[in-house]
Amino acid sequence: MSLPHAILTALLEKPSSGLELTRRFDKSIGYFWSATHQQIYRELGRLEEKGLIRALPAAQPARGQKKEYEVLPAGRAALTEWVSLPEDPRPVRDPLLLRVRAAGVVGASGLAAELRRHLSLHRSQLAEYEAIEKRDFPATPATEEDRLRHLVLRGGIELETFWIGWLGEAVGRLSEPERGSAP
Amino acid sequence: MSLPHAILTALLEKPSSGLELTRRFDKSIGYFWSATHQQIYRELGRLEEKGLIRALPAAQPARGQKKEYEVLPAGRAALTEWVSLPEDPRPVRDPLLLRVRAAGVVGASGLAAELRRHLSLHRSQLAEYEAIEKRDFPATPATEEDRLRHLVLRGGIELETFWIGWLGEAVGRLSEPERGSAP
DNA sequence: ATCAGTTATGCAACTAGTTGCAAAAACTCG
DNA sequence: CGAGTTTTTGCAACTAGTTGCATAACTGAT
Repeated sequence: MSLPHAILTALLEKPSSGLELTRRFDKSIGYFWSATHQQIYRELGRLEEKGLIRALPAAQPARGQKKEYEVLPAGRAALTEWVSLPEDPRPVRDPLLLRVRAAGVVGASGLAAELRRHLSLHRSQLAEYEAIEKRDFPATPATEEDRLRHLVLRGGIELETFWIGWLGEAVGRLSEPERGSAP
Repeated sequence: MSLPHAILTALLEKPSSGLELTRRFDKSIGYFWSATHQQIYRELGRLEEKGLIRALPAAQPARGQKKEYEVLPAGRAALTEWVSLPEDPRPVRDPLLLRVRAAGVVGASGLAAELRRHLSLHRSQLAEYEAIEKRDFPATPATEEDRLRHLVLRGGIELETFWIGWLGEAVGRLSEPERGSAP
């Protein structure tokens, strides 16, 4: 139930066409709420139908012709309400942790390599976030909006740091020798 | 694509009926791959059809009558293969981070309370994990399986620790006064 | 002009997960 | 026994996300 809100947020930050939104979902907002262009177009249609956004009146709409959307007051209101709505954290569902557990019953052959691959992916992601932090967030951020965006980025950074730490631990453990049989 | 593998893992650890599996998915395996009973029954059906598991021959199957499943060699093979298959980490999709970002554009009223609520949920979860760690994992684990299970639990612990840290940071920032207007 | 490539929108079909409910079997207690 | 509760399995309909492809408009080269 968050995609519409992600789109409303993105459109409030800057009115855009579907494709522009898609590109922005490949970075920035997309770092913590990813979506494909099909999802975005479908949702734009729904939001327009519900009267939360509207297409800027340019030409009569035709397929293949660019359409820019902006948020209507009702859309802003809906987003405002959602921000403080109680909603429990969703249960964790992580394939990698599951695979390590499965390795406990069927053996860990080949898993270490996969963990190392993930480790390096997370390192790149962390580096990317840190570059953004350095570029966009100077020592004392000016606006409340900047402070909150920085906070979200910190979340990304700390999450990647968690993965890097855990994966390092895991790779180490997997290469440990078996215990208990030798003197 | 991980639910079938979660079920195979659980069944290898101990052959079970659908309901027993459901209960085990409320803890243990479910801590990092949650599933409802309907998902589980449906998937058990599919796995049986594909010849990866079978119902222990007890009585003729009838609705409402308990059915125990065990993993067949083909099922074990499928799981073994999956464990080391390359599969990229899925993109992050977290509603809470999104809400903080949205708060940047529509204002953060009420958000701090929700963050505090999440903070306390994560603290409970962490306490639960730590109790399990103390209970189930003594200083030097005996088997490889134990070591891997402990590793997974460590993942849960560190993930909760990340959330607690970040949420603490966030709650602090949200209660900071506005800057830049007073001398 | 027209053809190729890029930009932009969108449909259709699929997989995964959620919600609400039904219904058979087994248990239980007067 | 049998009426009511619990256990256990399951269907149906829905929401969310993914994959593959179609199609229109624009852009620039020949």
